[in-house]
Amino acid sequence: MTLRLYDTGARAVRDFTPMHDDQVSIYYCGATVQAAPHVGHLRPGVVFDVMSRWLTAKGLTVTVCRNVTDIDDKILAKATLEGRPWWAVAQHYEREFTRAYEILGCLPPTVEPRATGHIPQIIDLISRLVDTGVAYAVGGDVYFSVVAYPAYGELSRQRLDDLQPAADSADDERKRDARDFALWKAAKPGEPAWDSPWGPGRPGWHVECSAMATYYLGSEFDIHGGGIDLIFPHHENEQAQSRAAGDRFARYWIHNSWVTAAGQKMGKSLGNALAVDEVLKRVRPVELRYHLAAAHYRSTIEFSYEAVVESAVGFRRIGAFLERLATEELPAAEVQECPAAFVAAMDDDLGVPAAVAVIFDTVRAGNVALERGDEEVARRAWRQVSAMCSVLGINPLEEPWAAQDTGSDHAVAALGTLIDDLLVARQKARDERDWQQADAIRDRLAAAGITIEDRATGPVWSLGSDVG
RNA sequence: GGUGGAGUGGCCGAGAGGCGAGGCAACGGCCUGCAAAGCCGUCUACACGGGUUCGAAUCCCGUCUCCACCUCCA
Repeated sequence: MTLRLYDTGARAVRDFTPMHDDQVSIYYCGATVQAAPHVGHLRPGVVFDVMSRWLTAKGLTVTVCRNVTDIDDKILAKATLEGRPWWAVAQHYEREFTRAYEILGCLPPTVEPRATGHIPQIIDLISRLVDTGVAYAVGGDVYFSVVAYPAYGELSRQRLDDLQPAADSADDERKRDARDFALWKAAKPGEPAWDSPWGPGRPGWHVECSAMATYYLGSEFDIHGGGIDLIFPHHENEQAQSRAAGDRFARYWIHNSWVTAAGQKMGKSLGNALAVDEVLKRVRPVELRYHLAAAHYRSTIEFSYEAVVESAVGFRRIGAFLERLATEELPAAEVQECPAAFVAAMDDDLGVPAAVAVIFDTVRAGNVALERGDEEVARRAWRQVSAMCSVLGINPLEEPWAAQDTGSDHAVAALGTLIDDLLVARQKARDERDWQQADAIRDRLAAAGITIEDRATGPVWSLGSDVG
């Protein structure tokens, strides 16, 4: 294993050594399903999808666990607002997230646990913490005592004394220390509740992840990921809880940066969130995926339509090359099929930008070979480009993109024959050197968004994407 | 106040002491009836001020600007 990854815990790039030679376990924080997904929510999905695809390409068996937080204050608030049960809200948005991940070509996680399905595991973890003395129950709530765990602040490098005093809520009085956080929240009238040794209530956010991660991946596992904004307090708290309870927990902490719009972090509260559905009216899913995946995972992506459209234009260069030679079966997404420079780039903290540069270099080499008529070299380049794209989940010849891109639509297929008829007519005009007539046909097709390319093998039409 | 990140050519965006990432746009050329696509070439940048070094975008010191976390946040 020559992979190196940036570990937030160490604040450095470290050699990645999985617990088991041929297996990797990854947990990363999924969505709190309380609103429709925006572009920023998709980033961790894409980042950790690329990571697991790369590990798989290297021959490891990857287990991915991505949770769904399906009970929390915001979901309850949304339920009141929408006048339907909290579980209807949670399910509704969970489906939207699932759909968005799928559209973006993210392979489904091995397991996708919901918080509400793991109350026993959560209660068990809290009980262990209470027994150990780092957690205490007060009037139906249970809190984690940050001063009782000396290593608190280790992950985020926050010293307790430097924390800004928390400025919230009524339960402050119950806490021994304002910085303590809730493990279990006593049910207020009308709220959903589960029975527990401390009375009816629901779990706090942080314990859910600790309980589910260790339940599925074990007391110690390889990678814990999530957005960089989760380092504090969420991941700090997870680590504190789990280690205080005796679990070794995550060996590597990997955090993706976020997506900004107009220079600021994309978020609903700022009003700059772009819903996935809206963006997909402007570019194809594979193009959005490419745009999100091509940046380094630790870099901020400044999202704008101009930028994503430009990415799309560049990506079509790759897609066009792949389609030009797409006659045989796709090579496997394996390290052996990829150029050494690509492998080196990916092994260096998932250096996708450098890896993409290798794709473009290979595309150029393939095009050159094609021009020279060197079929063998061109084919080799094609296989490499295909494999590299598959590793990044952006191979347009592959599912789910292939189905999205071809004319599976009957109307389109029928229109295709009309277009073919026009092309025959145009060819006839061209043979007769009636350029005026030939160009008139091409112009009419162009006006309908259909582009003609006269290749050596004959004319080819394509639906020009209406980006821009 | 504490913690972390960023400022790169017309634009996007990597890199992180010497060997010009890559893409987009533009311009010139090849090819083409003309286009498109493809190919070749041109455009030599790293916020500012000092310093270290044979050599700095990269290291050190200082300054400015921006973003994020410390409260729910991917």
